[in-house]
Amino acid sequence: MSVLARIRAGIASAVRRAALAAVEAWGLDPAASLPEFTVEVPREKEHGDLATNLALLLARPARRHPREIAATIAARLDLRGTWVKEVKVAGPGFINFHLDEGWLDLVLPDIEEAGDAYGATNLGGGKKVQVEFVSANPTGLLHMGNARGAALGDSIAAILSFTGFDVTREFYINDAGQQVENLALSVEARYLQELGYAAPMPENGYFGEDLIATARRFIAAHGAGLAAAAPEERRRVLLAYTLKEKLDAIKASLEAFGVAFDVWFSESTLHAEGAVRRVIEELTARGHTYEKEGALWFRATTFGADKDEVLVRQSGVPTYFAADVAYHKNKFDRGFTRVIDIWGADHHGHVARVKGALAALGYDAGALEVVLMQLVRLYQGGEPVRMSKRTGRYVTLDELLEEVGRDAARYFFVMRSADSHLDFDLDLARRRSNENPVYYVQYAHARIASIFRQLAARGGKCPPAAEVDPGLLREPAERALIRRLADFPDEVLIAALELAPHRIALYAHDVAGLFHSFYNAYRVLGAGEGLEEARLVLVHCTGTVLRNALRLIGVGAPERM
RNA sequence: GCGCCCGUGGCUCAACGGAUAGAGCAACAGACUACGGAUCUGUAGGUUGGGGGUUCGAAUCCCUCCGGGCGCACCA
Repeated sequence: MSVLARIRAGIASAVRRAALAAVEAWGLDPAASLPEFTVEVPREKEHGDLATNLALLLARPARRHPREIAATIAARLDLRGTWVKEVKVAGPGFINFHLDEGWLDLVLPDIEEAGDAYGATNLGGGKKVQVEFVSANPTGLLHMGNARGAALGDSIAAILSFTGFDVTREFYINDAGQQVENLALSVEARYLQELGYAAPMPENGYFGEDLIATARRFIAAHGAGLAAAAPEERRRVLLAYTLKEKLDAIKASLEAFGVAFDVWFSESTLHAEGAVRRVIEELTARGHTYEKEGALWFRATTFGADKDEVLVRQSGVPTYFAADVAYHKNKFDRGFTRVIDIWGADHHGHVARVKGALAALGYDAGALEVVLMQLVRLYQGGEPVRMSKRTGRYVTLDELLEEVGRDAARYFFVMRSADSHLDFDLDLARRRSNENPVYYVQYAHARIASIFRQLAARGGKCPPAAEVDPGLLREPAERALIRRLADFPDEVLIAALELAPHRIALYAHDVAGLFHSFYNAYRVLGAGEGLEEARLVLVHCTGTVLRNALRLIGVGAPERM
């Protein structure tokens, strides 16, 4: 537990004891009338270091004025060993706690001891959680929506892992269904065309140049023998080759983006193993399907969805939805007790129906959490960049990485909450200036590294925290920085609870700002006997926290820029 | 028409139902002959889209209206 968390827990239990005694004295049932209360950092510094709202919450059940309740509780508090030096009842009935600033002395040793693990907690208790994200169709390259999903999903996975969950990152490969058949027909046509046959492209085919190149590569590697093969066999071989190429390209892009998956799950295996058929049968056996106009429907409306959904088409072919239900059932059957999907907001209509199907199958639909992310708008030169799949012209992840680099891209995708539309300003992301928040954070880290380079050049090294006097760090800028460093474990917890990586990005920016202020106001090297050492420890710990934060959002912490 | 998300200073966005709504950018005025000026200090800028409600307390929850985005396929 972090220093701040320990202090808060100590205060909370003191408050609880005092409140129970007070409630009992008023003749109320303590077990029933003590509400959930918070002990948290107030926004205003004048309101102390921590504050509790318990008296406000107790006003109604106790039928007393909140300030009177607060005063009663405050008078009964036993705060020995909690660092509290002053308690005040304030405002409508908050109880504010002012801490002896000596508590700050505990923070840096805590950070130093934990190192790379500073900020880590065991919220998850080893619970198996799966995060499925990107899952782009293997029919093309990754676009901006996929990229945001990749950045978001990877960060969520990292944060959950850091907070004690056993995380599996998974990519669902949509290698079945109509679009894949279209892909097969398209590449077959390109293949035959390359060999001089008059082969027409399918109506809804993939007309991009990439398939022509794929066909050429296939011919170069495997020759023209398939022209004489049975069409089904020809398409099967060409499709396998094409899918592998596409997937390899996707993997390469993601790797360049710093995203790695543990599991690549193929949709086609669900069909091949009969899992899709079985799940349809089970839904039917449980009485949740009906036939209409030759198709088999799942009665999703029973489970709160706004409409029912087709499982098996009139043609007898199961839908993507049917496969998706089988896939999600498979996730739980593999032992995940918590499943998180990162989807584009354009799929929101799907959420209630998949959850409904899981409920229909007897699973806890609440164990599936869907993070919907709003769409990305690219801006360049102040104008939105048009993205169109129809014309095949859209900005790919590879192009983005080439334009702005991995760190800026990862930071930009993650710095806004998922449910906010993301305006991605290409010019800004590329700019190496104060307008760009990525460099602001990274610059702080590079400055820290620079201090230690100079220290090393003169033969010095950073002393352990235990050997310096932390009480020397009492300038306002120093206190503010230490105070914020102490917040990191809390910030990570909030980010984990809310599946909100943007909290980490904003936190890192905040820490960088406090560091820059400190750096400009005070010398580190040459600060004087004792003080230099203490500040070195502070700077070192700041570097640790920045690195840990940046690691959670997949952004590098450079030694030099 | 129905559903989901959003609406907060000029711009882009924060804010577990908490006290006086915060940052960054842009604007304006300034800064160390020393550790990296991709930095710092300060000033100005707001009836949180409008209205109603719940609450001791609402940017946050509910209703309604307005505006924007995205869905509403036997596509995925």
